[in-house]
This record gives sequence, structure tokens and C-alpha cells, in this order.
Amino acid sequence: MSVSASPITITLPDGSTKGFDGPVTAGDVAASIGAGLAKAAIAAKVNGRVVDLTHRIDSDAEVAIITAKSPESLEVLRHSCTHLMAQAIKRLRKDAMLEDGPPTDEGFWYDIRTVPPLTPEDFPAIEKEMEAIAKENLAIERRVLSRGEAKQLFTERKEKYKLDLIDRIPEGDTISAYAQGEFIDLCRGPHVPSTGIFKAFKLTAVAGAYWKGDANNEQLTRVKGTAFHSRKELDEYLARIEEAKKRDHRKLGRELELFMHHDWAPGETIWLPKGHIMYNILGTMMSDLCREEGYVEVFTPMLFKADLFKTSGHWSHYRDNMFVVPGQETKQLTEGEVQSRIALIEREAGNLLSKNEYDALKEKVTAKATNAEKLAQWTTNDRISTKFWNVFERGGVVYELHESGNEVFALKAMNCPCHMLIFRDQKRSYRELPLRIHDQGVLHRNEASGTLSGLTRVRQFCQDDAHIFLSNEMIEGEITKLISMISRVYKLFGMEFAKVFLSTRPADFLGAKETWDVAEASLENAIKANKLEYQVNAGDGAFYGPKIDFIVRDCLGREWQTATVQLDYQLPARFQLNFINRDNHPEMPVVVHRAIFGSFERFMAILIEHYGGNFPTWLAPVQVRILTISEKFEDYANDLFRELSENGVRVEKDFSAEKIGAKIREGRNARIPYLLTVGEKETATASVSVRSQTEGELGSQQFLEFLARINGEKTARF
RNA sequence: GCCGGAAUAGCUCAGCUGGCAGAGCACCUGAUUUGUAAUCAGGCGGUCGUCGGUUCAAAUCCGUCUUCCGGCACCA
Repeated sequence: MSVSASPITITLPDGSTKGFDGPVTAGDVAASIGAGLAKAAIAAKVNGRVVDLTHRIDSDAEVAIITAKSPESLEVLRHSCTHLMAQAIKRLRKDAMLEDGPPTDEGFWYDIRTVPPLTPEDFPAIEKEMEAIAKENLAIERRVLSRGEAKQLFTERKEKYKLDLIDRIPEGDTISAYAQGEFIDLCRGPHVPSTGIFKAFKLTAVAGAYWKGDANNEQLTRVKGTAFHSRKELDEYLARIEEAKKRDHRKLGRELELFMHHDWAPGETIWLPKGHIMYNILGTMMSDLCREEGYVEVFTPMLFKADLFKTSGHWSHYRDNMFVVPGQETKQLTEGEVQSRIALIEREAGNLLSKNEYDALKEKVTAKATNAEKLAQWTTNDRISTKFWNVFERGGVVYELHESGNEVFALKAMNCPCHMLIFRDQKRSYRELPLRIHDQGVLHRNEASGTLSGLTRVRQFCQDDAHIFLSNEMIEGEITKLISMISRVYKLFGMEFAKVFLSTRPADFLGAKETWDVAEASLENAIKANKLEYQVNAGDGAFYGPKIDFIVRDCLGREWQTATVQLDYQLPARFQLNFINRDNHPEMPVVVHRAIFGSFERFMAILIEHYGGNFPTWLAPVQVRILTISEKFEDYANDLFRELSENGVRVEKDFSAEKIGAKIREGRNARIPYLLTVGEKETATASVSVRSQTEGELGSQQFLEFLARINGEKTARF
């Protein structure tokens, strides 16, 4: 069908123009520039929008051809690759129903329902089929459908999730599908021109994912994979994953004996001697910094009556995440009560114990005389005493623990409520503001079991937590001070801010809109004044106030959310705080919640992975190890050990009967910053042979020279 | 919490369709006295995560619980 049309002009990225008689496709433009480009073309950018090569251009436009070299190409490739995977899966599993399959920063995924669910064991077959489809070199075609056509098409194909997606496409939007061979998928695109383009892809994982991201819905299988333009890039990516795995803090934490976990303390960390040294170093340095910056440090209870949290609002907003501890009292049971407990236990024991165990226990019990003795006998079995933990026998009397009246306690999940009490403890003057209260106390949060992970998500942790009480006009200055404090800390670790997020008023905000506007403006001004790159997360603030989150980037380029600064108008109101202002009137302070490390646990994880276990000398749990060539040099080595210890250096000895090569290897694997080898030569000349973990073999030097060096490195401050 | 996977010596892991539980490293002992990433030999070490079931017989098959891993949902 020929349509008479006016000529159009295409402007290319280099500024040159090309004229066409009428409408052309992006692919035509590529072909007109050169056959090589046409072949390399993956997609195109028309007036800044990424489109298919078949996209029809019918008026003047700026066009750039996207090839493997263009930054936009990877997303298109991965988006198309998820279709390739879906097609392969549909060929292998006739019942597969597709939901959504987007590209991600790392690759792509597709949420799919199959019975039984797909597992990694299915990967080889799926990948093989994907390769086969790539070989078939099927053309990928875009089809624009009416809503009715789309519904009919996906009804025929029994894709119920797709029908739901169609319903969620706003009226007036174009509905499109992409076909390749027998496969057709609802998709907005754009996509690569054909399946022949896929050369390097790999399926990486399966995981559960709720339909439409809602925990009330059924779960689909999320099949994850990644794709690159070349095998080489894919291999590099896989190597990077391997490197990250080697640095995994859970693995290094065990290897370097920093911490451990145990089944009996899920989500809680057992800090081993070496990890504890590091934890303390960070804690002390942070305390020192805060003191320097005008903070006072406090130490507050872990367990509070629920009244505190009722006042703060945590009881209604956060109770499901708190460990609630009922107040208890012990009551002596009457003979009749004891009898009824025994009857209950006996009945339950039948379910709890195997028949043999039950019979054996029962036999012992009946031989006994008093009820108290019977109960004591029954509860010698751990499974029974666990189930009936609150009933026990002491000195021939049976007691029962039970909840007492209104006495309900909870382990604190945050420090702020208690800090409100501290503020309120005295009449406060404007002269005291900003009052900065710092607390490194232990917090407990009852995180859902499935969220726990190494040190990054735990149930017991410490924050470098502080609350700053100030007046409205002090906000901007204080935030600026905080930003420089935060920068100072991260600089020491050689970590850059990737970005900061400013989260603003959410839908369910508390307080007055005007107050929020002022608060948000104060935060934004402070960010701008400090020339930080930032992004606004509109509506993502806490219900009590807006916040700034700091994202840092580690040496592998990974991003971590660490520091946070939050404004709060709610707590001061709930605790009815005030200070006496210049005009001798009570005025309500604003509270700033802030943390720099975030939690010490999580921050340790970040540091372990950032340094790959090769900590700077000041942070290393062991800074120096002395290795002897043979036992003849132990006296000299002991002299060095004493001298270093007296200088506050964390030093240890390796006097084992191993050869020096083995000792070096062990010292290297333990990531000790300095290994000092001493033998005949060193003993004779009061020197040491130094090997640095980061710089390698440094040769011999006078011990005093090394001592000066290590003294210069052994401590640090923010 | 939900979906999926896993749990075997201190660590890393092998152990096939049920039939006597293994290796390397670590640890201990002995020999070696050593010069910059693993000296040799011998030895110790296990209720196969838990509880229950099937079976003549269970690390192995089935169920329960616990914990961990990958995600999801959550994340004051």
C-alpha cells in the first residue's frame, strides 16, 4: 500500500542529516548508513525513546542506531532474552503460564507458574532449548492489538496473568505483543530484531515471588538469568560474582574467626575475640567522634514496661516486630491443681513421646508417691518440660509461672523513646540546644525468620544511634554539620557516597502539612549546600517526618544504604517535650534521629566485604605476627613481642616447628597486616624481615624503624 | 511469614537404585630446626540437624520441627 507522503529528514547523532521520500523504519535508516551498521543494529533511539528497528518514522526525527556498543542495548537484549527463556520454558512445559518478565541491572527474570515448579535442575534443558531457538533465528515481530484482540489472544492461550496485565493497562495506551515463531507475549518492548542475536546467556537462580508483589496472593516461580552481547562479557560478569562470593562476610567471618552463629540464637551474632576487637574499635572511635562533635553519650535499659512504647506509638505501629516479655509471678499450686496438671501432662506425653519413651517414663512415675514427685518425674523429660515450661517442682512444692496483671515489658527496638525521657527529665533551656544524645545500646527486633541473613539482617544489634533535640531554625545548620560528620567517617574507609535519597511526606503522614514543607525544605537546602547528588523519593518518608538516606559504594562498586538522618515531630509531641525559649515561653523541640554506620553488625559486614578481609592496620584484630626461622631465635622474638605489646600493638607469635614458607602462608591467609620473620641475621643486627599483607616482601629493616612505622599505623581517628 | 533448595568430622565436600560412614585441610603425637604461600609419618575425630514413620535393614524413602541459603513480602 503506497501512501503519498511528504519527504522527511532524519538527524543523526553526529549532526548530519539524511533525507527520505516518505516514512521509513529505523532499520531502513541503519541500512542507508551502511550494511555493517544494519547488521549490528539491535534497536534504535528515535527522539530520545528506545524503539524497535521496525519502528515507523513518519516525520522529521533525531535517530540513533543502537548497537552492542550503546549503553541502552544491554537492557533491550536482556528484555528480549527473557522472552527467549519464556519461549523455551513453554516448549518444555506445556502448562507454563507467564506473568511478567523485565530486565534488571544484573540480568532479567520471568515470573512463571508451572506444576511442579521449575528448579535449577531444569536449567540445562531450558538453556539447551534457548540455544536451539537462537539457532532458529526467528524474526521478532511487534503487533499492535486492540484491547479486544489482546484479550481474545491471551484467553485462547490460557494466559490468565496476561489477561490481568491487560486489564491494568490504562485506557488509551497502546497494547502490543511480540511474536517469535510460535511464541507470542504481551509486551511493550522494544526488542531485538531476531533470536539469532543471543550469544551469551545463563540462567542463574529460581526464587519464589508473590503475584503482583502481594503476600496474600499465590506465589510464582521467578526464574532469573543474565545475558550479555558476548561470551567474554558474560565470563567477566561470572568472575565478578565469584569475587563477591569470596568476599562474602559470612565466609570470611568464619575463616578469620570474627564471629559465629548458632541454631540456638537465630539472628543473633556471637562475636569471637577477633571480631569483638574490631567491634570495639569501631564503637570507641564513634564514641570519640561524637564527643568531639558535641554529643553526650548515655547507657540505657534494654527492657522497658510497655507504657514507654505506648507513649511513643511503637506499641501500635511496631509491636509485631518487638520481643514482648510478660511480667511473671510464681504461684504455688494446690494438690488439686497439681493433679490436673499431671493429668494434662500425661495426656500430652502420649503425643510428644515415642511409645517406648512414654512407657519407660510412666513406669517410673507410678512408682513414686506424692504428686509433687510425680510432676518432677514427668518433667525430667526435656520435651515435656519444654512444653510445660511454666510448671516446676522445687523442694517438694509445685509452682507455676504465670503472667501478672498489667506488667508487660518489651525489649527495646530503638533508643528514641528512652531518650525522650532523658530530655524530659529536666527543665530544658534553649541554651542547651541542640542537645545531642548518643547511645550504642543493644536493640532487639523480631525480624521475620525468612529475612535473617549473616550480619546484614539480625535480631539483636547496636546502632550508633543519636537523637538531636533542637528548634526549627537550627535544622538546616545541624543537617549540614551531620553531612560533614558522615563524610568524615566514610572517607577513612575509602568509601564514596553513591547518592543520597530525600524521602518526603507519605500519604499517611502525621502532623501539619506546613511543618512538613519547612522540614523538607530544610533537608533539601542542606543537601544542596553540601553539593551532594540526590534523588527525591516522593512519599517515601516515615509517617513522623522526612528523611535522608545515604548510599555508599564499596570497592566492588556495590551500593549499601548506611547512614540515615530523619526529622521527627511526633515523638516530641507524644512525650510533650518542651524547652524554655528566649521569650521565656515553652516551645516544642524537633528531634533528629541519625545513625552514621547504621547498625554496627551490618557495617561490619560491609567492611569485611569492602576490604575482602584485608583490613587496614588500625582495624585488623591482629596487626603483627612474629615468625621464627627456628627455635634458636625464640628469645629474640619474645623480646620483640614484649616491645610491640608494650607499644599497644596487637601482636602474636608463631613459634611452631613448621618451615618458614608454611608460616608465611598461614599468616597471609589470616590476613595479618605485617609478618615479621626473625632468624640468625635479624637476631645479630636487631632487625626484622618485614612482609606486608598489601605491599608484599619489604626486606629487612631495623626493628626500631618498623616500630615507628607500626606506631604510625596502629590507630586511626575519624 | 511465603516459595524453592540444603543440612554427613572443627572446615570444604564425596557417599549410585536402602545393605559395615569416607577424603583433603584443621587438630594431636613423633621425627625434622628449617630463610618468605603447604616437611614427613602416625593418630584422634561422626547418634549423618531434630523427632517420628516405612522396612529384616535408613545418611539414603516418607512426615514433623529447627536452622541455613536464594528470592518474595517486610524493613521505625
